[in-house]
Amino acid sequence: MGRPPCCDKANVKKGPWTPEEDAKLLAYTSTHGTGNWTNVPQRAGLKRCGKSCRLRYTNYLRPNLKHENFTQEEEDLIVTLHAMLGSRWSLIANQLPGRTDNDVKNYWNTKLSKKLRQRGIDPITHRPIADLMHSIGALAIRPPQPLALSPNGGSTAYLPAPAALPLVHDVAYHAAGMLPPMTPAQQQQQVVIARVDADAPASPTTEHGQGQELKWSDFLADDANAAAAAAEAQQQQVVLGQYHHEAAAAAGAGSGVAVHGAGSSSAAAAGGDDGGIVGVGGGGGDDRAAEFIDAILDCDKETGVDQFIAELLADPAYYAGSSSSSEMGWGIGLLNAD
DNA sequence: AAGGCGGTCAACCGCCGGGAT
DNA sequence: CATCCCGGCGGTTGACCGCCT
Repeated sequence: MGRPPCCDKANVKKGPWTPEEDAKLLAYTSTHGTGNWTNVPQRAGLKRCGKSCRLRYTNYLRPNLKHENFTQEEEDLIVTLHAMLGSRWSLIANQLPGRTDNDVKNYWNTKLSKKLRQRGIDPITHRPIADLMHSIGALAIRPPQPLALSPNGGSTAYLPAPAALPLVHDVAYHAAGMLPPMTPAQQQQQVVIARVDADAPASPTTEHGQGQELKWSDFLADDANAAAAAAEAQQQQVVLGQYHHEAAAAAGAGSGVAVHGAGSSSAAAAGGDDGGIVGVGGGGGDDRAAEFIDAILDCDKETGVDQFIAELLADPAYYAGSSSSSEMGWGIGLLNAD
């Protein structure tokens, strides 16, 4: 059983706040501060849950909140931070003075993710959707097998191939000095992945020849929807392929390398991106998923990415100065293209 | 004019981590 | 050490609004 409710729901008002309620809450917080939200409703004369009061205050009544539209710089920062942190909205919002996590989350869900998708960028992985399809193709010719170059020397023996494929930003980040230099093991891993990638079909639209004509959907024999999903994926490849090549050309050499990539072991990247693929391609159970996540966390520590992110977040000025589109990858450049 | 529809955003819900006891 | 409680978080919901047919 979960914990009991924080308040007596029968006697608690829900729904939109009235100006009178806002005034009461504001009057109370301005004189008493915001400690112990559980007692706030009673002391402020409100028939609201303490959590509701806290939410109303932090998201709407708190001083110094911005209520105007997001600026281009804010958009850039959100995209960049989302690429690195995923949906950790509070962390992202901390880097945007006057914005709340709810603001950022809503803005992402309603505007930015859509904008990215329209540009052919997967808003979860921040990689070109066509490139994701390409990676799935690579999965088909390299089924799960013991990995010779396991980043932590063994515990991830069955790490499936896509887990090692890079986030689109990674190489650009290395090049820009925003990520620590790759270790020899990581570089060697890149060579292996690059070779596998080279073995994969050269173009998303290429008709596969004889021999290795395996598709990722072949791994979904039990899934009645697999054929339809594969067909849809292929269609997306065709539609997005053109964009993919144009975007790669426009983004310059650095991002181009990232796209076709030679991998790094950015944990955040592999985590958000390929966790789902593990389940699809390998049909792995919870154990495999847990192993995969452990490997990501290990990688995080080994590469220093976790430390890097911590330092980055501690120094907003540094980050703001680094957000030029060419360095920060697909999302930003494309958003700025508007 | 009216109903349908999609977008936006405030608010709610349930879970989790950490401090207090 | 175990339990309780609170604040915080991310995901989701639903009311509202404007546009379209």
